[in-house]
Amino acid sequence: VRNFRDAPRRDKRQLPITRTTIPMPRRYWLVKSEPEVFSFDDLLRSPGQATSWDGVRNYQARNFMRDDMRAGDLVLFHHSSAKPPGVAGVAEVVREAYGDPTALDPSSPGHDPKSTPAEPIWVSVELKAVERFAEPVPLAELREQPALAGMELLRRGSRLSVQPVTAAEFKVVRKLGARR
DNA sequence: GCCAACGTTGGC
DNA sequence: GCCAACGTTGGC
Repeated sequence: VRNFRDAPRRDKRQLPITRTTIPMPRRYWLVKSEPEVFSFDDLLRSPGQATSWDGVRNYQARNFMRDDMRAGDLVLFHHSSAKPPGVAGVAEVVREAYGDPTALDPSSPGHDPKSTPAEPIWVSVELKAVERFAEPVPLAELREQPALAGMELLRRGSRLSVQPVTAAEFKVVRKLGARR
């Protein structure tokens, strides 16, 4: 048991509180989009090659975007329900979570009356294109990579539309994409 | 088009 | 709080 009475007096002024910025390592993500709806080339054609990543209506995916995505994070852009499905390129988070405009817009099919500007239920981030793969890396090819055995995307029945990717997984996928 | 794997909804 | 029914996702 500590004896506080006999503990040496400390002058708090000798313990300055310094403001420090702890550099956080960049994180990696994967987002899904049906290219018929919005493809990587659509992203390249967008103003500033960036877009509001809206329409996410799953709480787990929302939480990743709202709580963990940071500006500078890199994102694998996956084409789902494509022929074949595969990763089409890399994007970067350029704006952190804000209220999903489509959830707040009464005229949008994504409108959610429970979401308000003050307390948005759903969030968007802004994504900017970084690298287009000459050809998407097919899902089947990803499945052949032992290094990707644990990847969320490859899990049976994986439906999460925003998911974390490890640095190692990201590196492997990017290398496969760069080779094309 | 099929269907597995979820997530959500709503009755009780 | 349980759980069956239903809707959606998304690979194949």
